Amino acid sequence: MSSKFSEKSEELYDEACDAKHAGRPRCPVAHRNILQAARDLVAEVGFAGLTIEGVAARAGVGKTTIYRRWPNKSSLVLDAFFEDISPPAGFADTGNVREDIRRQMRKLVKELNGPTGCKIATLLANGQFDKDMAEAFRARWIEQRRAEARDVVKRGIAQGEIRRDVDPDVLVDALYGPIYFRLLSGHAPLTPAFADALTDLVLSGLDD
Amino acid sequence: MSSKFSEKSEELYDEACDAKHAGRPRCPVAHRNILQAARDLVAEVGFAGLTIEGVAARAGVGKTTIYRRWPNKSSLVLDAFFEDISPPAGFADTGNVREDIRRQMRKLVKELNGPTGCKIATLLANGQFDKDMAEAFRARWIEQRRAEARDVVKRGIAQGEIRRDVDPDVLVDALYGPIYFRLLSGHAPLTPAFADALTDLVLSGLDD
Amino acid sequence: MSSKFSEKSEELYDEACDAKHAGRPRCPVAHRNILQAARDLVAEVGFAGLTIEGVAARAGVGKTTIYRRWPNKSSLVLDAFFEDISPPAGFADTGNVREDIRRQMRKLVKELNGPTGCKIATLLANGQFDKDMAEAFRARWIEQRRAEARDVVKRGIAQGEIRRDVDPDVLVDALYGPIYFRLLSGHAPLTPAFADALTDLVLSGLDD
Amino acid sequence: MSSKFSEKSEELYDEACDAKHAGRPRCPVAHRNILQAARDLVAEVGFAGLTIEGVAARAGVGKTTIYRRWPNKSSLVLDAFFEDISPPAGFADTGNVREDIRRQMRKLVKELNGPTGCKIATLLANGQFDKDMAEAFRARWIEQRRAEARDVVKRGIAQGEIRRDVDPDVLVDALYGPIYFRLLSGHAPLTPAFADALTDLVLSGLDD
DNA sequence: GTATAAACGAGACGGTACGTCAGGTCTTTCT
DNA sequence: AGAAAGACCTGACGTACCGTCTCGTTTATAC
Repeated sequence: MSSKFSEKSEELYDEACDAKHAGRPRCPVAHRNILQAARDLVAEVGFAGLTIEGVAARAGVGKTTIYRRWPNKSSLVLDAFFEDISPPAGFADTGNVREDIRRQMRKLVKELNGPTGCKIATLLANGQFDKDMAEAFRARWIEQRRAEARDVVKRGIAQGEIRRDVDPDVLVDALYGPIYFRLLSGHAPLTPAFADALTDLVLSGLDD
Repeated sequence: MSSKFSEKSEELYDEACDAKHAGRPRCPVAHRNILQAARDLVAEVGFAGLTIEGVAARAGVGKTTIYRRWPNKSSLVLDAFFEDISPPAGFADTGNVREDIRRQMRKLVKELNGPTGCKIATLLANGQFDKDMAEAFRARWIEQRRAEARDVVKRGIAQGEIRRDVDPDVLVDALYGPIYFRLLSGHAPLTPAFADALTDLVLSGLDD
Repeated sequence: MSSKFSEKSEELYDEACDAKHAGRPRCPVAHRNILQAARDLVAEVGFAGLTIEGVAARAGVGKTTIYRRWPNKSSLVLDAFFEDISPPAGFADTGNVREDIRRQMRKLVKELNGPTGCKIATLLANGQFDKDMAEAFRARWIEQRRAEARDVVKRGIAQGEIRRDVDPDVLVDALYGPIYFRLLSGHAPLTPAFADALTDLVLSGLDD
Repeated sequence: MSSKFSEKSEELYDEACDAKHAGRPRCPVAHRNILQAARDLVAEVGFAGLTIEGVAARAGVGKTTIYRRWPNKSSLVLDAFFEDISPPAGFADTGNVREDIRRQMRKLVKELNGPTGCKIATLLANGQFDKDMAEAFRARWIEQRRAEARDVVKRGIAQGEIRRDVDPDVLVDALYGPIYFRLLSGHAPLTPAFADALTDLVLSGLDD
């Protein structure tokens, strides 16, 4: 990844710490305070309403301290978001791949219906205006979950539960895409029933 | 629709014209110039980089003239976008619903791969920050296309090409969702091959 | 004069007013308030301690309003200073040129011993760091007074009170220079006695 | 002298060296490098444009090393200036005091026309904003030269070349003041001809 | 015709936030 | 314990736009 964003939010600081720098090390408390302030402010005023000055003031920190660590608002918010987003929860392994997928889809819908969904929508949206943001979001959110799902699909193929000629990437998109689409477009609600209906449809096809 | 956006870009002006106002009528040339300038500038500097002052300057118009007609940047850009976006192109009617869908999917992918795709992604993204914008986008883009697609699906059900118990809304999302997801996320390209594979998958299911 | 400073402090505003500008005219109250605030703040915190933000805040005015009218701190302070500095007080005309000069020298020393002296020293000092400032100061303070003095000297020559071969410019410098030098350097006080002694010395020479 | 400036630039360092301090002694190379860097930078970007950070960077030295030795920018620059300013060159002693003065005036004008003049003007100007700076400048530049000149004048009086009732201080100011005034004000050039004319005028008076 | 009314372009207004810079202090590691 | 490095907080910089507000002008209807 050649993004300007750190793979994990801790890294920026660790990097600075591990190296045998001369000079005063970056203050880890400031780091935490900034991220917390960013999180709070996004919750209060939204991403668009968030300002670096506001974050600095709330964190009790100079603006330069923020600019020294993050190149822009997006990257800061990204780190702030991911610090309290749970890691990919993992598929169950019931032996029945279709059942595993069904459960995972319900779980995803449930998660995206809460505050996480709001954050994800915001990040995805901001990715349209910021290439690095988009790249970081893909690496830290989308790809991790897709990889997992792809593995399950492959297991399903190996076990004969899924047709041999199905492209796992396409299948994963067929399952996830409609959910994210509803999340962003809002033309219809993200219900468990939708998750089930969608899973059934994709897994069973349209034939009688 | 209770949006602050006009359904058609002309309306605001017509409204002002039809009424037997005293006073100077709004200048239709200014209207056109503003929309054109907005379009040009979005193309040049992107939505985020677009400013009302820039539009006014490029259109040879005072800022007030813009603020008199649109309440904010989003609504202006929305009107500007939709003025040169083609109406829903329409499904073919070959008699074979599955074939009609397949063709339509390819057409959509092709359209979204060009400048229209960029605009749609931008609008969808901005919808996350502006409720009215989102509502207007749903009404003027998404719903029009979904309605059409739903009709075709219903035709398919009536003709026995599609299972009776399929929810048309879910099916439409299963088809469209993955495409918009790739458009926004960019984790994989929008190729005709993807359109075909996706259509096949959704229409035929995963069983052997 | 090709300086960026106005010859008289009023001019900037008058210019804007007199001309058949389109657009909202500059607010004369703001103009006054800014200059007053600048004057007050220089008195309170000194030139070095004065900030544009401070002036804006005290004047109840946006920073841009100041930047729209003055290119920098120096030029603002210059205008502020000159608004309450008396015009060159004028030489007496007793018929005796030497007496006229003697009186004028005393008057100058007296003036430079008060707050005006402090301002003049500041302006002269800032001229070292700002070419335009220096130019404006020469035009609005020094040259006006030198011109007057030169005329008196010429009168003295015409009346035979002063040697025919004296260069008026040199004579004027010989009179004024030492006073400004003491003002700036502070190595000795600016007393009326000094004014008299200096005048006598320069006018009468060193011979017995 | 109660100034915060050292009388001679070496002293601060010598102090630290001579004393039987514990700890690492101050590096003399750093001292020289800092002064050299300050000198270079003043020449390149002027006093106003000079920054402590810039000096530190150019000298290859930490900012703290500078702050440990000089309390502020002015005092550093003062030391830097005086390190390469020649000591008062001294009056000639031709037996004729008036001739000695004439030669000295020409020499001064010549010196002040070069880079030294620029430095002197800067120091004098900064003295307006910094009392200690002014005091140090008076002690290290002005008074040294005035003392010398006063002695010559006294010699002139003793030899009967100069009127007995002339105040040497006033006479010295009458000679030097106009030169420094032109240096600072810039209303007229500092030419040898001016030096001669001024000397003649002051020494001979205005009478026929 | 002459009011009256509204839109026009221009541009000044008070603000907010930007991202940068330098100040002077503090804290680390190395010598 | 001093030196170099570099992070810290502070506060001002000058700029860009925001959305509002005069201006004087133009272009319509209404009296």
